[in-house]
Amino acid sequence: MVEKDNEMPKIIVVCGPTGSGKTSLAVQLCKKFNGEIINADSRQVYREMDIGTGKGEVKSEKLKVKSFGVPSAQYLEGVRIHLVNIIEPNNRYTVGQFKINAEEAIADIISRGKVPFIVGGTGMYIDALVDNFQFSSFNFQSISNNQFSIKEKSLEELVKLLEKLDPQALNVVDLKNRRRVEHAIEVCLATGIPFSKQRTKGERKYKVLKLAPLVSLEREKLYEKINKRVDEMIEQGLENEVKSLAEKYGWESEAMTGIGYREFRDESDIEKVKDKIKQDTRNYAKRQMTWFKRDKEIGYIDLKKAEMLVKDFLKK
RNA sequence: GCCGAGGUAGCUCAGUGGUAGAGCGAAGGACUGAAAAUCCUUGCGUCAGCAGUUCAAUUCUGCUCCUCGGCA
Repeated sequence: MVEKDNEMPKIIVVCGPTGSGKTSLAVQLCKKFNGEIINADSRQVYREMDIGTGKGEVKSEKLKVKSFGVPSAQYLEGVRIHLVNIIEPNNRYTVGQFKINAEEAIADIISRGKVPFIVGGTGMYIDALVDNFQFSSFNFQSISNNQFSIKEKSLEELVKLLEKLDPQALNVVDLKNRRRVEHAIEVCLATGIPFSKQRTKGERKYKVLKLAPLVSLEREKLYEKINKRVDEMIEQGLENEVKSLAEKYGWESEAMTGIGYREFRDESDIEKVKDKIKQDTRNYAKRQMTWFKRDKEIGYIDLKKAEMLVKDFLKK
């Protein structure tokens, strides 16, 4: 087991709620330890959504040597960043896709002798990658417009349908959560395998160090930072970004369901929009805190401590 | 100063002669293919103050204070 540990590729996870400063922490660590960032944020994968997703100054540059087929790469403050700006705002991205893309990116980074830093606030993306969730392969896009008329059924009917397809699922699915019930049904129908048999974890593929900025634990401070950041986004022209996206892709598109975007839809008073964005962001941060809190592997640290831990982690 | 409306949970407000509730917020929690999504749990608060009527008042009456409209 110990020997196997040593053979496993090493990855470093930098997670935490929005506004905790994971990106700047990660950038500093990457500069010091020859790292590259893999984005683990479900919204930053979208092109043209820059201000509202807090992407920062991502620049595209041509590569001298192509790495896994791409002629150009993106950089954030001089550090290469992967899985940002990879799909159009009217498409849907999923955890399953993220896991595939992230594994590719990790292999690529390591093949070039660099250290992969997984950076983002989407807890499920990180867990799926680190804990190696076993997803059956099927095209989720195609079944989301399925013919099963799931949308018209009542929750009660859906639960009955699920019971028929996969009785075991009733024990693992939150039956009050319509979205989860719908999804379990979709997975059963699309794969032909019971949903309850598809929630397994594989063996870990990577040796992992999980870090989060200290502020992640201080709610009041975090909320203050969030409020400030929203003000800055507005100053940077968030309204124009949202309006042009809405014009181009429509309010129904995937892009417009995110925080910082949807709030503009039915409200023209910019002050009210701003307050709503702040509130939605605070609520979101709180959900993230709840998510990360139960993961006991995460070390909450400042920059100095982080440098020590990473150095130690890479040495072994 | 006069007339009107009102003072009930952090906010907006319902409501009842036997000491109160809904929405929002907030807090806590869940989370295996939309996850910035979705869902679950949690409401004693001098019912503005004082006095009166009453077996009983947050609910009725009177006064006081405060807020908001209209008139001066």
